Amino acid sequence: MQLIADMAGLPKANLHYYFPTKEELYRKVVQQIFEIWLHAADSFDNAPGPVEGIGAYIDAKMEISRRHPDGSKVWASEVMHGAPVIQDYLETTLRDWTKGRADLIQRWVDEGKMAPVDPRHLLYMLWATTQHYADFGHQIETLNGGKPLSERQWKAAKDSVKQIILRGIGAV
Amino acid sequence: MQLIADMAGLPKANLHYYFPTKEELYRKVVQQIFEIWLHAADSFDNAPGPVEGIGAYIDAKMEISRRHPDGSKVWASEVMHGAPVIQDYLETTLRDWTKGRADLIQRWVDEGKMAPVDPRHLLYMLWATTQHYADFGHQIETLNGGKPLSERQWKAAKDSVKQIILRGIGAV
DNA sequence: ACACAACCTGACCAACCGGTCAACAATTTT
DNA sequence: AAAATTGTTGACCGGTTGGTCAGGTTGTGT
Repeated sequence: MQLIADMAGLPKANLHYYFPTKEELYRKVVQQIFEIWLHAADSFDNAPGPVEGIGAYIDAKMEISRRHPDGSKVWASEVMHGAPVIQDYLETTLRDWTKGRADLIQRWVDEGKMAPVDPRHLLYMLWATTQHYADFGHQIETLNGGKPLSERQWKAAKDSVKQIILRGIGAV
Repeated sequence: MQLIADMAGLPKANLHYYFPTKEELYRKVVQQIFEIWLHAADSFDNAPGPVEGIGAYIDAKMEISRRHPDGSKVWASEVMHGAPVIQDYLETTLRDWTKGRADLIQRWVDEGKMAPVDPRHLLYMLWATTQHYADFGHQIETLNGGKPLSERQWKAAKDSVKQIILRGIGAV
């Protein structure tokens, strides 16, 4: 809390005036990240098929990994520790969200727009792959000669992910 | 350290006899995880092509996620924090390892055994997807009605991942 | 039996951390 | 302008944490 206060440029006691406990401050942070996370699915909806829908979703989530790497890490840490402060969100909002998208993907499968894949595992793969570029960004950077991915490399990453997954689900 | 000593059934001072500092104990843990991680690639080598090699690698890494979920989380946490204690491993062992597998994948591409995909991004996708089942196991469990994946569900997960990726790289 | 090393342990300590509080300043309401 | 509410701050506190240390015990080589 002292460090956060220092970086925010105010005394620690004043920080505690706005956020009585560290946990409340942390909860706000996680909630904000969750919002960004959910909004990435806007591009998912109203898509005519998997190529547009999932393609746009990958783009959106890759962009989040790029722009909010720390947010992604906080989210990952929270879930890895068993979601002690946002378990309720997982059981309500996330569960509903997931069910909705899984149903949509299943519809695409039924309509023959893609191969018959398990929608849940496809979603997990989308989350895993896109968030990996944020959560394991340091490892990727190290394997990239110690340099962050360039504009061109980010595009190549996006294209690779889209290419493999869209072909993998038989959508292209 | 007190908690670790309690769970190990010995006084804290005795724990400090074997591991002078907490960081040294932690380093040993991370190193051990890294070993397991690397050995998963044994199945990768000596494979005639991507279907066998990458298929076996996915199986091996999914099995690690299942059997050592906490190890996977520790590794993820370490990398997410910028690899403060195993940066040297990333720059030596991991870098060499990655280069070797990327070359192998590139060879398969050149031999026409799979579609031309960027080997690096394929590796990242393999890591991300398989480790996701450990690191985000709590989230998956919550979305599975609060129950851990059953034997059958783990098999379905493995099959889904292999199906999508192997088809995604044009190997099947 | 003796010496020496390796191993074990309870008690203790300095540093750190989240949080509190009384006093004070600024702003808004009446 | 007075009163009340909101915002700001330095100093302080109890609990926890990683780590130490003197003294004791066990094992080993001679």
